[in-house]
Amino acid sequence: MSRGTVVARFAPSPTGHLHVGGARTALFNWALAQKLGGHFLLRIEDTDQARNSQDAVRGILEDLAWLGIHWQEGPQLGAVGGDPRGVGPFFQSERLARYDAALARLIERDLAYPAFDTTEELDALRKIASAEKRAFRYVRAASWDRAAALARMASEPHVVRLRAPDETIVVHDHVLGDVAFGPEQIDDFVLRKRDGFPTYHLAVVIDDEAMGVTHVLRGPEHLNNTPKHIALQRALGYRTPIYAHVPSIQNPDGSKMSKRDKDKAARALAQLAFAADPSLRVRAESAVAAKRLTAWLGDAKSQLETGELDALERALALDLPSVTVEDFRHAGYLPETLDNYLALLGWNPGEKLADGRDRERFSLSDLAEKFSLERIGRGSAKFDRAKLLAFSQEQLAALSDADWLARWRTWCARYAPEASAALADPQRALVFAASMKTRCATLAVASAPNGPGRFALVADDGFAYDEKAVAKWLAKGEPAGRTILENVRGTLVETTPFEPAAIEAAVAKFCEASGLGMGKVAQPLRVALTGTAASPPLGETLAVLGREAVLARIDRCLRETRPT
RNA sequence: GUCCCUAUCGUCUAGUGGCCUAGGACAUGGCCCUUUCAAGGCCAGAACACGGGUUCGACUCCCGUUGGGGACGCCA
Repeated sequence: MSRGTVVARFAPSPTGHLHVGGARTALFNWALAQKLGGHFLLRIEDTDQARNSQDAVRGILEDLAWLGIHWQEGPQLGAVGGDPRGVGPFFQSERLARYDAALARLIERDLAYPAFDTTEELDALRKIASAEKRAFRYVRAASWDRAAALARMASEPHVVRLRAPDETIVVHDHVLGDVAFGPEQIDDFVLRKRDGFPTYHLAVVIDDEAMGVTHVLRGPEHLNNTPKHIALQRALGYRTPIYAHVPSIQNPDGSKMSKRDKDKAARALAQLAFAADPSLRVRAESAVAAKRLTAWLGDAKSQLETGELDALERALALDLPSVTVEDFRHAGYLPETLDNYLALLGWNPGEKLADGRDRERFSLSDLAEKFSLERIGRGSAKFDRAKLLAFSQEQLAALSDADWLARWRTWCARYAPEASAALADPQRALVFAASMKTRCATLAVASAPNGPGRFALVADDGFAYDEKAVAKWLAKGEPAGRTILENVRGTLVETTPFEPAAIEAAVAKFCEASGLGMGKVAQPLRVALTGTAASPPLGETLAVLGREAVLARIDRCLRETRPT
């Protein structure tokens, strides 16, 4: 690597799908690297053996790739990733020897040392500290015997701790400015766990150095860790990268937005469901083992595994809040829409459009061009679903019909293959796209049970007639809607081509000839074709269905809604 | 409890001492358009947390209060 090359990184721990806060951090790091002409590196922090999961790794990689956040260095996923500078591997669990080597150097110089306290002993100390209303701080006893401790290392379980420096450490944060931490705020923290794995602090410092990371952009929960990392860097003789801590993303109620929210909501909804209908419990147990389920319901602090939660969500048809990238993908957002919205949470380009509005819409490449640390805000931001939805609505509507259709089919392939299959005819599908574009805030809406496109995706006898609509538009009036339907049917038999404009014109002509207002004809048709009085413009509604289905549905309607 | 960060409309934000009787967007309400549902257009209401300083002059700088968030793990 040439000197001065910028390397920014995203370093998630594999504990489930990427959540939106992590996605934003990744996005910012990616944008910073692109802006500075550097590399964006992805590293997997899998040093917690208890929570490690291969599925989660794959999920995170796919989430990032879907968002268009491609890493030049990191685990391989298709064409993304690789190790051009030879700084890998990118899984910390495969780098243990490096951590141990660094630790050996530290111990040799008495900058780090083994400690043999049990969890119980430490808990007791913490309890005392808390009773005395002071912060707990681990420091090595003055009477500590180095030779004895080193001798015990070989045979006894132990952790390795850093000897914290007795000095104030100033973090030069590029978002927050200088933040000073006194010596009382850094204790002899653990570097290597009892199981031989490094702690986050050790692994992150060593890897950032080894991988030449120059910029560290991360969540605010790490600000307090930064002086520890700087202390470690000094002990090891490393440089200190540029730090910037971005504000958190919160729920509308002000709490921190996290994966836990989904778990909490699921527990509340499941309890409600079981109370209302105890038999649902059996369904739930098909998704989550009975024992696990009971334990989870009884302990508000426990969490289900990602797979279990997904299974439970499906089994009980729970409506859980979207917090992960996968949730939003499932909900039918475009990746560029999520990117755009996320980028605006805590950052903005500070540009005005010609008409005086703030510039709020930009692509990934715009972001790469405009991103800067200076324009990251300092206050936390609440995640506003309504605004995201508005972005989605607008960006979907701006697509060409063909693009919309392609995006929709792609979405369907993953989440609703039957919907796409129901509209195989390319011409009719294009009409569908044209009329759904302005009616669906996300791609998932089009095929949703009560969605505006549902009528075009079900069989001719696959929908019910809304009673009120039938009463208002078919039974009443002079002439009655039924009669009008019978009459307009003839016009439709002959209309060619069976396309929106021609249909629209033919129906208009029919109205004129019959001396009827457009509404008098259009509404009965809508009820007959869709079961309800609301649908896209008449020409589009009929063209999407095709002549055959239109005639079949009119006949079915006449038959089934006959007055008794 | 201790430490750290933070504070402009309901929400995201513009604002870097005079351009601010504070601008934009989303949401909300109203009107227009209209064969339904949308989309679109126009209009309206809506904020500098509070108290002290500094200054000729504070949304902007300083201090404090209050509110919010985070950390205090052999999690990351």
